[in-house]
Amino acid sequence: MYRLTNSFPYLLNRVGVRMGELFSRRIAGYGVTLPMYRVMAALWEIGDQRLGDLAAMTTIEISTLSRLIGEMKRRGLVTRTRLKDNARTVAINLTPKGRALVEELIPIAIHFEEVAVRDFPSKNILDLKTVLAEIYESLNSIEPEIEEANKARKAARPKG
Amino acid sequence: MYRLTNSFPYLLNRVGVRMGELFSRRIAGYGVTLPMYRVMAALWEIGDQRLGDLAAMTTIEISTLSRLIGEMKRRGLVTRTRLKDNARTVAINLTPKGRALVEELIPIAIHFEEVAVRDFPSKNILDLKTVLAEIYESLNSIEPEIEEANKARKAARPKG
DNA sequence: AAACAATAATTGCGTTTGCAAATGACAGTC
DNA sequence: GACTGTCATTTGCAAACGCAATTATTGTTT
Repeated sequence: MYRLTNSFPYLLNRVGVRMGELFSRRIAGYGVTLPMYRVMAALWEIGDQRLGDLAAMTTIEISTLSRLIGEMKRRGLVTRTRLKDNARTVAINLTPKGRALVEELIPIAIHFEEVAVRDFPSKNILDLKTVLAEIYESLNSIEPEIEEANKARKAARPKG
Repeated sequence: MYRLTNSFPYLLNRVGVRMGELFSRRIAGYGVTLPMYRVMAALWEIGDQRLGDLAAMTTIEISTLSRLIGEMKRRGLVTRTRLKDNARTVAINLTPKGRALVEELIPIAIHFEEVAVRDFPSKNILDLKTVLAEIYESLNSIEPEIEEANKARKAARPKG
């Protein structure tokens, strides 16, 4: 018997949303939203990124990210400069201010994660992370299959 | 050395968002959004729920859910009725139409999940689910601790 | 039983989001 | 070197979202 509450996407989403809520509130006092933190932490890990790459890395939709970067630039957290040799792409980087801020937030993120998983054997968490990373990769390969199913249905019942 | 891309919330969120995207597209042809599916599947599992309980079950913010239920009622998928004995609460249920629809979608959800995790030993997935459920529970108990940290910071730097 | 507090849901309002269309820039073709 | 196509980003627009305030009902106090 199927139960939503035992399905993998449900269990995943629930923990993700909840952790996001808690961490958002934790960093709100720094004037930073969760997407902003993700962008800064991503740039701290790999700087000088293009918009599309940053979108892939953070799983933020590209138009949303474009506007977010605009706001963060306005706040002096990142730079966004058109490349000289390829002016259709843009290079995004942390400013010193953005770097200082994210380096203040990262210890908070580390502590948050520690507290969240401290009741579990670290081996479990490590395995969990590995599986999550692998599942993410495998999703790319099943995407065409999903799209197929959509088309199959459309063909069977047009405009249904 | 900290890396965002190795942090638990990041890995979690990424898989959650991606699976959500794929499944959303899969069911879009039925005129149903992902939040709508979650509500219907939740009601299919446990019917006759109050708004607040349904919000907790689906991790949808309560005002968002209130409006969503309004739209779903308009579409004839659910009923929302004030209780006679306690008129400040409401009871939400599937209509026959809503039930029929969700029973059409559930097999799709089951198949989707199967495909998504088919490359992994089912024991791993089972363990993963267990850990996710436990972590979710444990988040409730750390919430006060997180809030404490916020207050501590506020006290140290008012309006900072 | 009047006043006050607590609970449940809804609504106002500004912000964020995502799709689709538009823009801008480069690459290949004839 | 104009013409067409492709790639990367931005923008228009309507829908979805979340917080805070509001409404409606029930529970408690004296």
